[in-house]
Amino acid sequence: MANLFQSVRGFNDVLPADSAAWQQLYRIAGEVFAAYGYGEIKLPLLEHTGLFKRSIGEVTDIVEKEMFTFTDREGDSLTLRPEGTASCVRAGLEHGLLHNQQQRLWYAGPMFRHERPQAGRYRQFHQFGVEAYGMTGPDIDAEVIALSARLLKRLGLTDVTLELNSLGGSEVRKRYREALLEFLLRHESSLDADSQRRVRSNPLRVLDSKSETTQALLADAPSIQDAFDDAARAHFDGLQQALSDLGLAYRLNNRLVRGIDYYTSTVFEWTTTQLGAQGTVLAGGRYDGLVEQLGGSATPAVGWACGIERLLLLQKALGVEIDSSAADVYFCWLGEAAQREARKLAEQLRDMVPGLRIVLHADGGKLAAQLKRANRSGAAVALILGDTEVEARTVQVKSLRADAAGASAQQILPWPELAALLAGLVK
RNA sequence: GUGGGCGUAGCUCAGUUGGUUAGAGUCCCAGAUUGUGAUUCUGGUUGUCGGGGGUUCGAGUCCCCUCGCUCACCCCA
Repeated sequence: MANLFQSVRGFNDVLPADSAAWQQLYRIAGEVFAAYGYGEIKLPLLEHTGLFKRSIGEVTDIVEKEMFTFTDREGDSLTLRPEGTASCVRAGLEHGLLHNQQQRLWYAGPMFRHERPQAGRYRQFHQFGVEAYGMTGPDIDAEVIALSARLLKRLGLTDVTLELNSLGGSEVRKRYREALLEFLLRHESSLDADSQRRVRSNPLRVLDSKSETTQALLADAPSIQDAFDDAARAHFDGLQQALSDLGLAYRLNNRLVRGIDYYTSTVFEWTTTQLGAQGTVLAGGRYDGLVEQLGGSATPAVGWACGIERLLLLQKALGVEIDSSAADVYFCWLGEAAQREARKLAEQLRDMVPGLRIVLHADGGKLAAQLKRANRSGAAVALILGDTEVEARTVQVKSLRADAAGASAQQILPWPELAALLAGLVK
């Protein structure tokens, strides 16, 4: 109990029992990204603090109170990345990937936010993200959303809803913000305490307040659609048309705003009710101003990120089957001579049958104890090699699963025939 | 950062108005079976009762402080 050391709060270990689910998730995600022609970009975990302040927004909660920031030995302020988009844009600019070009990129890895941990929220958590640059039309918005839908579907995640909104573009957003602010200031005293605090710092955030009285008040608030110009309307209509063409159901939610400043037009979220308070599983939108804001030429961009732990939690809640990572074969041996042969045979089998998973028993012990371990290992088959078998150059092949009705539970096989038989166990 | 719940064996938990050496199940180990698992039977190991202090003849139990976990708020993936 009273261990000398514990992991840092909110920083979790993933144990072997869970890592199979992680590996399967990464494999499937990689396949889906490849299916749309997206290339992986590997980004550092640490960036200059200013990058995040400038991109996410000085007055957002992420920047104000959630970043892991420290001063290094040279006096520079560095921050463990709280999200991936800022790094992606920085890298794209640094390596000339964005100027007058189109890019389809994805990334994966840990992100860090100094929040109080709770279900589905950790201080080190992991995200997949997708970013597309240099394309202005709603077709690319539809593409990244279709990609996300395919990913969720491939992962067996059914109980999710796509919510959609548009902030209309940076001009529209700015104009709407002023109209909304004016409305909110008129009713400031009727707002809940959290919303009152947000009115001046980030008025759009008041829209998705959880307070019922605030929501009731907002019924009379100006609607963002009313602030749309022709271009904004055409873009949003085009996106909805594309989603309908693909048969992707969505729910319009004009209260949907994202907490990060750089979103300008399309915003969307996949949500679930299965995960307690953390209902957002994947979210993103269009951020046409960010590249320029970080020093590049004006470049349209759209992307999303998903929380890997939340996907895994949802898989678990929905009872999604995970591939077994158990061994196929457990190799038992009795005596020193047999151990030496078993060691060589196991290596030969690994050469001859790629993908075969063999556990070679270690540390001796009686056969009953070895078979007990074999059974617990999850292996389908136990191999048994003793002096008798070494002499005859054979091995006992014992089935550990009763499901194959009629199949002989145990047989004796000459060494040369072993590989062919065990090849049948590889999935 | 704010609030609620919870910390007893590797795991899941019981532990009476404070009372002697802190328990069960499971897991693990050994034997029954000196070369056959998963079933059965027998035996065995496992504890700074989260940590520190206090009250008391006596504290797992009461009080104070503290740490951790967890859920929710805030916020977000």
